[in-house]
Amino acid sequence: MTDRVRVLLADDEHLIRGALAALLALEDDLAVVAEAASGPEALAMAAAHRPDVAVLDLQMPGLDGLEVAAELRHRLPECRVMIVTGHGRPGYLKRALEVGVRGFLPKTVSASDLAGIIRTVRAGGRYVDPELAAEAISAGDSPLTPRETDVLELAADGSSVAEIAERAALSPGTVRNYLSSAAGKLGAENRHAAVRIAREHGWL
Amino acid sequence: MTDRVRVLLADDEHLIRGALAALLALEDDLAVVAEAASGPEALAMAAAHRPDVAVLDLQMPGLDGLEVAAELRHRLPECRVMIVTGHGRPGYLKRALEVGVRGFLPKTVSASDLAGIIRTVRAGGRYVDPELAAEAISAGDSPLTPRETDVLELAADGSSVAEIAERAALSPGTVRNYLSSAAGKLGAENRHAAVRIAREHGWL
DNA sequence: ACGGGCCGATGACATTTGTCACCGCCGACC
DNA sequence: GGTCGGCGGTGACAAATGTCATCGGCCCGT
Repeated sequence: MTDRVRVLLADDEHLIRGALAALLALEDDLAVVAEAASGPEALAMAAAHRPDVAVLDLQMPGLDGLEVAAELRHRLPECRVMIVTGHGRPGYLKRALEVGVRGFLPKTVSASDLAGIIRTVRAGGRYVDPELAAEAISAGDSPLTPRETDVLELAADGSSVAEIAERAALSPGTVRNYLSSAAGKLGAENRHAAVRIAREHGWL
Repeated sequence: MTDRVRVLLADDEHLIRGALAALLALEDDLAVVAEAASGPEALAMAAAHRPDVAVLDLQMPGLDGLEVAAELRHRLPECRVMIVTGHGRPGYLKRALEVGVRGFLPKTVSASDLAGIIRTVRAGGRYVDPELAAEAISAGDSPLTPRETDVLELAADGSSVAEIAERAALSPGTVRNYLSSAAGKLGAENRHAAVRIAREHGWL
């Protein structure tokens, strides 16, 4: 038998991370060699312990799971990356695949499933939760241009057009044009509904 | 020694719930006698197994943790209730205490802490995470009147004043008055920023 | 009995936002 | 070389929103 699969576990919730580590430790072909509670810490631990598989939570302080995945791809190309997420918004899946993530699953899977998927990924396979995949396909790509997305993002906290314009270094009129266009593409009545819709699709 | 503490575990994320159950099973004075993945299921399991302590996740499908806690208080008064939450917005803590919750903690606690807190609560004690408590105190009570809160809630998805008025069975002018007043009290530039602020404080 | 607060409403007004047409500049693609 | 799409901008107009004063009704506390 080969060496055990070396796993890095990153999740900001100690309770979850600890519990997960304990569960995975029960599998005798898996070894949790590092744990991290934040994005930057995950990168540091990965560099130090060179795991075979990194299991990353999507929402973490500092860098989120996707950003960590993107970094790992460059710094540690031989390390396979999996993302685990609580509420799976479709857009994230697409972005995850773009940065080379091999596994994408919701936290509703069972522990034994998780262990199995870790083995699959370790062996070079991929796994995407069927339900999340279906959502992603039905949601499709964002119809927004990069700039529209930027501006919508700046509008997300309820700022006025003037504030958005200043933060984006644009003219207020241009900002309104982008917002109007974005709302139109998303079928929203106004920019705030547009923000909500874009969020739901993971386009924000 | 008395019987072991009978624990009900409710969390919609199988992975977490299973992992937690496994961890708690390692404590020889605790016994996880029931698990649930939704609010209604938690109530049913509680009725069937009459646990000593119910550990509820705050966000669950169907009924959320607070609603379950409120129901349990009536149906199973001798059952102590604890709430575990990922992102702890202050207002929830206050509402939790109002419905008789004995423990309120973030998922960043360690498993051994959780076990200890379960024992504390079982013995009639209380536990509130210090950080969440501090936030709750500094956040204080909502300055909004009940009606203002209603209307702000209806505004939360980006609806227009006309839609809100219809859904609330109010005149559009009245809706604008409430929104303006709410935004003023919250120090917001407009209702959308007001929604964000109220959300952050757990007042929504 | 009175004041105060919340509720619901109206009217008026200023400001913000949404929408549209149209402009020039670029870079990509055919 | 021409076309198309994204980017950034202007101007104008209509619609939605925010703000304020003011009203009446109601209930609660003193």
